[in-house]
Amino acid sequence: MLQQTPVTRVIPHLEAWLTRWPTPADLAAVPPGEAVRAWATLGYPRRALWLHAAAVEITENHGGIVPQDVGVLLTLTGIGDYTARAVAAFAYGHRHPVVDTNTRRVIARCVAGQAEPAPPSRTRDLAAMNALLPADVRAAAVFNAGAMELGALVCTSARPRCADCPLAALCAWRAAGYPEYQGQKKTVQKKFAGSDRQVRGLILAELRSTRHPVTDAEIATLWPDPAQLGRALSGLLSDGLAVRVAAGSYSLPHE
DNA sequence: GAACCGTGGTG
DNA sequence: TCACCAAGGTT
Repeated sequence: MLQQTPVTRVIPHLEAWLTRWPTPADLAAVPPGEAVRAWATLGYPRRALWLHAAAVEITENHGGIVPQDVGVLLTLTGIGDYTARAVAAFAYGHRHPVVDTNTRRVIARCVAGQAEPAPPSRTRDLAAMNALLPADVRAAAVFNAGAMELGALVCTSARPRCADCPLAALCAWRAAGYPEYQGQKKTVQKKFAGSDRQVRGLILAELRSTRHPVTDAEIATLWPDPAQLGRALSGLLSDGLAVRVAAGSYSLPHE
């Protein structure tokens, strides 16, 4: 849920989710469409599908227990390098560098003296964090969490609160006089309004809103451009977020 | 490596 | 008003 999504927006959904499905087996026992429905408007609904798939994998292949090993976690659907390490470090207390967008920014500023991190690079980012990580297992877990928390609450992307920062005295960016970012530009995020993403979201919201099949005629009312509707619908079908239940009618995945 | 994938808060 | 961005992952 936290992938590319602010913590404050996740928390209520997480609590409701864990009340309904306390264990991987509980989630694995319901159709994937139920996960997509409960995901509501958290965004990136493929994550709901992937989380359900991971719950099935954990239930069938790992005795219903979330794996501890980073290499095993990486085999689960929707678990990438960040999430695998975060689970191993935060849930199980293992010593691994955990690097998210907040940590990257803290290292860029405090250590490298730059206003923004370079675009993410698994090798570089892990090496940089590894060089900072305490040797002690529990201290390493605290350090991972502390770096993320500092980036999320103090060393923020816009308007960092340097006056409140416990690392201000040793911050290389501050010492250098807050130079502007010189490095590679990050790829600009496309506009959402009018995009295929928005149309996908409209169709999926319609599918979530009812337990009856949604027809082509109903879908046609959601957006004026038929070509965009077609692209969005076929994308949802190929992603498994929607299934065709009869000619010209669709629902959330139910198997 | 780059495009793609949602939604909402913020300044 | 709108660009920016948020505990990334997959193809």
